Amino acid sequence: MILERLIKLVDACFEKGVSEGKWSNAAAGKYSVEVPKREGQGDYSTNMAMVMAGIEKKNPREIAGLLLELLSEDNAIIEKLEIAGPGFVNIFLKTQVWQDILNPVLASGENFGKSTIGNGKKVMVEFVSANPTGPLSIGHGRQAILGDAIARLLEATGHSVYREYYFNDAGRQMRVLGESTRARYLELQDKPFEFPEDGYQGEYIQDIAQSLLDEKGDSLSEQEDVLPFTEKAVEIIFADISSTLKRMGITFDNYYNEHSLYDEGHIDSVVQELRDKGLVYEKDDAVWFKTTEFGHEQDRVIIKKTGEPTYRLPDIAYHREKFKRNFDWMIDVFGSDHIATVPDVMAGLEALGYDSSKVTVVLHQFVTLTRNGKQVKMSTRKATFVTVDELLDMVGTDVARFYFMMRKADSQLEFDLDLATSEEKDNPVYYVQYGHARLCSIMRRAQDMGMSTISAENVDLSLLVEPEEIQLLKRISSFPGAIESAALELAPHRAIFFLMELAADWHSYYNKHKVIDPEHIEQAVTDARLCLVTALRLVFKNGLEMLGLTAPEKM
RNA sequence: GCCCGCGUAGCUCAGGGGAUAGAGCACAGGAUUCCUAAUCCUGGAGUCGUAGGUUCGAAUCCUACCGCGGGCACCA
Repeated sequence: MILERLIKLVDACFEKGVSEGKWSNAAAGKYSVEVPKREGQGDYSTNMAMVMAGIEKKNPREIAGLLLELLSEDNAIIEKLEIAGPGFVNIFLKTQVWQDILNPVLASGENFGKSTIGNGKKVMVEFVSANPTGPLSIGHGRQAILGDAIARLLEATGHSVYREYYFNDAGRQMRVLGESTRARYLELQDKPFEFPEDGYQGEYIQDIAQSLLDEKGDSLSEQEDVLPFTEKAVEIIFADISSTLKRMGITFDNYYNEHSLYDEGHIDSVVQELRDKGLVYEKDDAVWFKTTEFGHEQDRVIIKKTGEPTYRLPDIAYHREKFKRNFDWMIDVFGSDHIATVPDVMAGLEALGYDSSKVTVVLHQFVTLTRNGKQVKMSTRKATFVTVDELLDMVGTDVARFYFMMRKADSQLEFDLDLATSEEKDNPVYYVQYGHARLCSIMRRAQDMGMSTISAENVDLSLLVEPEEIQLLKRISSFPGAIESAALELAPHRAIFFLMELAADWHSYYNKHKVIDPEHIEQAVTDARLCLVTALRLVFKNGLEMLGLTAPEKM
């Protein structure tokens, strides 16, 4: 909130310099205002002089001098200015600037940290999209939580978010699923059975077979068609997936069935449209899409010689439907194994005349699971994976969510089960949550003693002068910006890091200074600190809840 | 072979043109008559994979190479 204000001020000085002929406007938008890494280098600093020096071929420190003059005309918030290093202009703000943030923060209440920069933009976040062939695995878990966190952050920044789960319950995969179920069904009755070569070996298939047996008895033993088996399996597996998602606090606005693309003729119309544009041809009894027209190395088959489309075609048709449904921004959260399909879909959309830059694909790397110091290899088919449910049983929802959000999507994520289960005390999740609980504890105490913790009226905030207090005020003021960048960069880990840094500042302050101590601390100071505590609590609570984490009042 | 991601402290990872490169874990030592010790404080630890290049300035951008992971189907 303060940073935004300062950027405006620096921009104004830049404009003024331009109009006064001090420099050209060639550096517009190229300089930045940032928080310096090191203490003693100001509250903020700008590299404008250095950026401009390169363009104007002038001495950076000389330009910095001119900028300093312009900036010093504002004595409302600026305490001190200095030129440092190769040409930074360091800006020191008056302490009061920081103290004054508390009133607006407390007034915003549960809305503090939220913003409207999204401007109601319609965003679809597609994630999980696992076909109903088995329970969600750890990899799906990462995707589910990453997608959900992105959706939550976008909501918090004023976007209109729609969550969609895309799935396919037809085709070869499903046939194998049905056959696997039938085999187990027959096996349970000690009848001869044939387990498919690449069948699903998980125990959950037995459970499905058992419930089928419970419901229908042996009436399906002579069944030729696998459909009843497939349908039952899909029903049970989907119920299982839904309950897992619910446990993680994830809901969807819509489940989109790939099959509807066929029923509603979208598949055919995409092919027809591409054909009309001359981007499709027949070869070897298959239909090919000229992806080479879009800079790809080779063309791709979109309809096999069997007459069935490859996965590319429905993917393209599905994305076209997203465009038709008028989303301004479409975010796909995929595992990195889908990387090859992305360029094909983008090419398809471009071919159909859509602006593919409205689609952002967030590819997350794999989750490697370690147990007893060794990496666990996972396969859905062989059922050697650890399910999300099992993980939740072991560590709980908050820990699972936190760990999956802690890493940027591009990084592989190591989930050390031993660490997550046995060393709970060192868990960063508890570190942050404990920060919140401590604040609540102080507020409870204050309330018991009849002090107000809600309003900053009649409180002298200028009594907040300890360096740790100023540090906390700065941290609080940077909260909305931190959420904003985490949201726009689709990087929930940034929000997590903010919370960990906030917690570190707070725990440190807590150990050094007391808030309530009638014998040693004046009431006026306590009142001011209670305002700080109340604001901090808002930041913890809003931050945690924005990310789908709980903010416990006691631990 | 081609494409994508990654390579930063013993381990797990932030930082992704800016000043003296950070955190957690682990390790060593210390702090509680008082708001929750699930906390805090102190300490050591680094050729930012390698070699060039661009720049006033490179862990950050470019190129090549090395290593790890993933993908290169008329499977999804």
